Amino acid sequence: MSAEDGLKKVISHAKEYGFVFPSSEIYDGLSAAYDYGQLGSELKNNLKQYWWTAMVRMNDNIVGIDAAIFMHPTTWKASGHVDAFNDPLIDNKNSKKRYRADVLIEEFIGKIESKINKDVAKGKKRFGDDFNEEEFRSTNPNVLRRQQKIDGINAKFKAAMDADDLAAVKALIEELEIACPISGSKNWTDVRQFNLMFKTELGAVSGDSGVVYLRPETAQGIFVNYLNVQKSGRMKLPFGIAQIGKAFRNEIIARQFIFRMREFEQMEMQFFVKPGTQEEWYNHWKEARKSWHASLGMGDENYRFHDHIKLAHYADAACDIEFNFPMGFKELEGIHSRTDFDLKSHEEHSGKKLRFFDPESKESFIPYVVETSIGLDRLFLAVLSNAYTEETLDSGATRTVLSIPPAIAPIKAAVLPLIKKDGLPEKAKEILDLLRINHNVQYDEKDAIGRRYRRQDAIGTPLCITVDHDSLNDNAVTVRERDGMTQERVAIADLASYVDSKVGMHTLFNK
RNA sequence: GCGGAUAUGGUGAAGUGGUUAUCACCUGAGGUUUCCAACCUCAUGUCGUGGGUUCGAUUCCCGCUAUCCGCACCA
Repeated sequence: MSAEDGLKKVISHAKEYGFVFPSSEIYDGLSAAYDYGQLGSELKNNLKQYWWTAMVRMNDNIVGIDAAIFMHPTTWKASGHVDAFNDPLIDNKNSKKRYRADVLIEEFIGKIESKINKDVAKGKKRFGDDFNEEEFRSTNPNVLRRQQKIDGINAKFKAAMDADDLAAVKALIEELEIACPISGSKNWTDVRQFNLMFKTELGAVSGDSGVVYLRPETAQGIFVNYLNVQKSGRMKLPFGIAQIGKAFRNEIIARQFIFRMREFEQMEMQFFVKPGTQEEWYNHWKEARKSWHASLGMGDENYRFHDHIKLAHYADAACDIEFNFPMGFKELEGIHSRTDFDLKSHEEHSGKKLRFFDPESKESFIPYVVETSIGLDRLFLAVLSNAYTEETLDSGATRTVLSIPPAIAPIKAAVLPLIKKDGLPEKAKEILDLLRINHNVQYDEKDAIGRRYRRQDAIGTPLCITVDHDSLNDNAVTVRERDGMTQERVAIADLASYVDSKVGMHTLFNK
């Protein structure tokens, strides 16, 4: 199966069986937005539960929170998001290069300024010690003409930016005949404002004072609650705060199914440590996260670990865990040593002390942070695309099966009466009630048994429990396993614990 | 965002400037049934959207929307 076909098939399959639908499809969809269907939401919930269990429940010193998506606007000044992503951008159609419009204009001004400086240098050379630079600048006609031009450009640019008039910015670039340094052409696209963050308004009445952003990362919800959690939970360093939640980024281009969406869900954990120990903890979490992924059994060869050479402004070490998606190896999870950048910045902006007092050394300091951040939607896509298999059986027949790790499969078991009479459906429904307390199970009596097996294969159900005529006498059923299609006779009395031993979440922790 | 391509039932495909648009799988109802997509009967459901050309457009042209591929973007 080629890579392209692979993703296409996964997308079709996901839609056909109720995992993922294009968002608001009856209105032609919305670009790069997708909805999780009846099976998709089950799978997604299971992934969340496995992550939360592994991070929060299995670690004494990690607790979870659920912070609001709306946050005080100053949060994003402190995090650097406001300044870093608020630029007017323009593309050159020939070279395909993207520039900041303000930078292009500034560079143009810079060229004029360098001409002025050349004139000044010439004057200096000519007049020697008698040269009065100030006088020269205020009287030389060439310099004055150039300075006037600069002032004119600046005034126009400022007026355009203040009025949010991006068309005027483009007009200015065209008027100045600014050319692309690479292609040399003046063939520009329109100027567009690039805002990473979605803006919305708090309060029913619109106005500047009520502008808030949809969070572009969940991490800041953790940082602003650092002190609350530390105090109320009596937490001692090192400790972690975990969170699962939606985040929003106005990506210029979002693509590749659910891999890059403008609305997505993150599972993040920020681990607060004593300064100087961050490297040790960074390595600890790198290993811990690797083995978490390995426990899902999706094949070690499908993972790659990529250390960042070039680091973001806040980090002193970073690595990606990449997965072999149908479109190639792509980032699935990031582990970053974020230093004290975030807490320090919040301390400055809020004026609140965000420190930890160490009773042993009797000193107080801003903790360092090691972050683990995984994209839930990407994890979902990893599981789904890895699970999708088309196989040809010995009989020559084909089947499509989702080999989802059993513990996170949307439906854990199907209960099937071999035929829908002779009291078999009644017996099957008794078994269904027995199992449904602990697991998501499904009943199906329509069509031949083989067809029902295939139907369950297609949605990744690990176990099929078949009730036959013997079951009425011997109180046992046939359990058929998804991947190997092997069968086993199990007493109904043992069934609940049997099923749990095969598909319970705990099975992932024994690996 | 640029360039290229595509858009026909739930899925995958065929087809046409002119009567009621075709097929497979899926789905639903009934029958049959004795462990891997069996069979029979019946049924539901499709030309993305808005314009234009035309006597007539699902088909040709343009815009929009969405998707795919490449490039670019992704602290």
